[in-house]
Amino acid sequence: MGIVKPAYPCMLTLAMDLVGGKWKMVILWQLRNGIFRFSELKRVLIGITQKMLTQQLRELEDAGIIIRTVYPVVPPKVEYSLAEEGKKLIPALDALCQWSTNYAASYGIAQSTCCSAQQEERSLTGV
Amino acid sequence: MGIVKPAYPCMLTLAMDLVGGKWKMVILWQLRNGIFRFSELKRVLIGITQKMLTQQLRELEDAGIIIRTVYPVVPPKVEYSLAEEGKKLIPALDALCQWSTNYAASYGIAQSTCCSAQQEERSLTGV
DNA sequence: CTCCATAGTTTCTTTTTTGTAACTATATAT
DNA sequence: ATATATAGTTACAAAAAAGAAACTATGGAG
Repeated sequence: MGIVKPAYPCMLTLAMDLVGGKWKMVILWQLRNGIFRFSELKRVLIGITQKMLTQQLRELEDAGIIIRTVYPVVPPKVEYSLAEEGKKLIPALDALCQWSTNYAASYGIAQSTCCSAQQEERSLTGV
Repeated sequence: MGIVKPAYPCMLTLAMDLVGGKWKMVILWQLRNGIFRFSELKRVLIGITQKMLTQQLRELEDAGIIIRTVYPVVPPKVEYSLAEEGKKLIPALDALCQWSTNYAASYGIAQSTCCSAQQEERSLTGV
């Protein structure tokens, strides 16, 4: 993943190359709530390692799906947000999320919170 | 993949467990066109190996996403089609597909055919 | 009696992805 | 002089996914 090939037989395979894997969609799903710093993402994406987070963020940035803004301060401050391509993807992720939520309900699979369209706001309201 | 866990922090990770990986979505995308035999799927999913195809089909069946119908004849005849959960997923895949098609257009990535909602029909029209 | 077609298995290998842990840089505060 | 916070890197190891190739079963055709 992260490496976009020159051609695809099915556009779904391109989608998987761009946002497949264990973390990318979850990152984007979080970013739909607004702007987040690296450390905030790390805190909220439970279980992700520093290496994975940087790696996935970098690939998403390279693909033009998210925007990375570096502030030249010390200690470092870097903010992440959805680029246009990323925003356009949210409805698809939403559909996927609703499908699996419904699936989980049918099959008695537990979920904790998240996914239900709003998290704890912030960033949106500008805290 | 293929192994559904008892709980998920984000439903998108459940979706990835259910239909992530290199082939599952592509298989489902094909099956949206109707009923296919094993050998037909193998022919149309260019590059997939026999092992991969059976494995992915079996996992999708176990998840209740597709239906596998075995005809007790020789040589064997097995047909695959979307189960209800699979049909419900198609709109999400469609959204994903449109997103990546649009993305590919913006970034000059080539596609061959597929994805554009109809393939060559058949099975639907009942050939 | 041998071959064919279909839908698989099985074993082994390679590749990809993910994870762990330690290390870096630097302005500011103490 | 030393510790602190943030956003990383790097080298290595483990695990998971994918692929290759050969093998299986069986009724009917020739």
